[in-house]
Amino acid sequence: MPELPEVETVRRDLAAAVRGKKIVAVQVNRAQVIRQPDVRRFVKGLAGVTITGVLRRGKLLVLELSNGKALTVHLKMTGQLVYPGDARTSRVSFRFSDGTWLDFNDQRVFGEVRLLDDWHMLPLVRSFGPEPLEMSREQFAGLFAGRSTRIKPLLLDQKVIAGIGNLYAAEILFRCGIDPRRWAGSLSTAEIGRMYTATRAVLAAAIKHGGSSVDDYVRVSGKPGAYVPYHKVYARSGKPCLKCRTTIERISQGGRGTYFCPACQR
DNA sequence: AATGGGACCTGCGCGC
DNA sequence: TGCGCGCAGGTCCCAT
Repeated sequence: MPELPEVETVRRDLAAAVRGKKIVAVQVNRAQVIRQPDVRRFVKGLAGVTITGVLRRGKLLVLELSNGKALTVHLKMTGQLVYPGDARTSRVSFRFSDGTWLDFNDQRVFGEVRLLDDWHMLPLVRSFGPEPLEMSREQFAGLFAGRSTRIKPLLLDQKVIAGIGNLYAAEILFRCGIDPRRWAGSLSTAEIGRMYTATRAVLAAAIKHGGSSVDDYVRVSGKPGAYVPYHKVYARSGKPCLKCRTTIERISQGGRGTYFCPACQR
């Protein structure tokens, strides 16, 4: 499932693959992923524009265009951007002036693609909290002070901090030894400091390895990311903790699975 | 303010 | 073999 490290990997891959290319046609195989009322306007609006840059905000990809607009892509659960593609099994494909295709694939059709005049005005973007990798320790600590909710669901809340999903929330809390059931407001300054360090370390390491290929995530080349072997707790319930051999547990928080080591995480 | 549920989707693994 | 079921989860939306 694409979270910050996966989306950042795709951003970098995409910048290298398609920046400077001119879109000459769009093939819409499943109109549902175009999250705006007029699909024809989406298609016409992209003809003849060049991709000038690729940005990421939270889990959202932003392709900057030569006409000042932006093509935004949210991969949600099963979205992929693949280049070069073939437009055969994609949901939407973009054809460039050199004849190549960029495919947006999405098995579960949760993904969202938009053509926007100003991507900053997208409600999702307006609601985002700060970027975890562009934040001071003090700013990070301020996110949790006085919050009467458990720490793991809070890390997942994009309004609080943008980009962390279920997998990395689990890995971050294992790394800093904090129980996911802890009340956010009960964390000491030292614990928040450890969580800050762990957040940056886990996300940076995952980016370095091209993300985690669980479910459908692949890089733009179609190759998997290489971070799964580094997972310590995610999807490891019933298996021994890699640090202390205690059995990893799975509980449900906010309707989502939480994996943790009951001995290492306090 | 916080929480819980359903909706959106579809493939997979499970029990029978 | 085949069926129904629960599960996976990012985000939105509604109810409490």
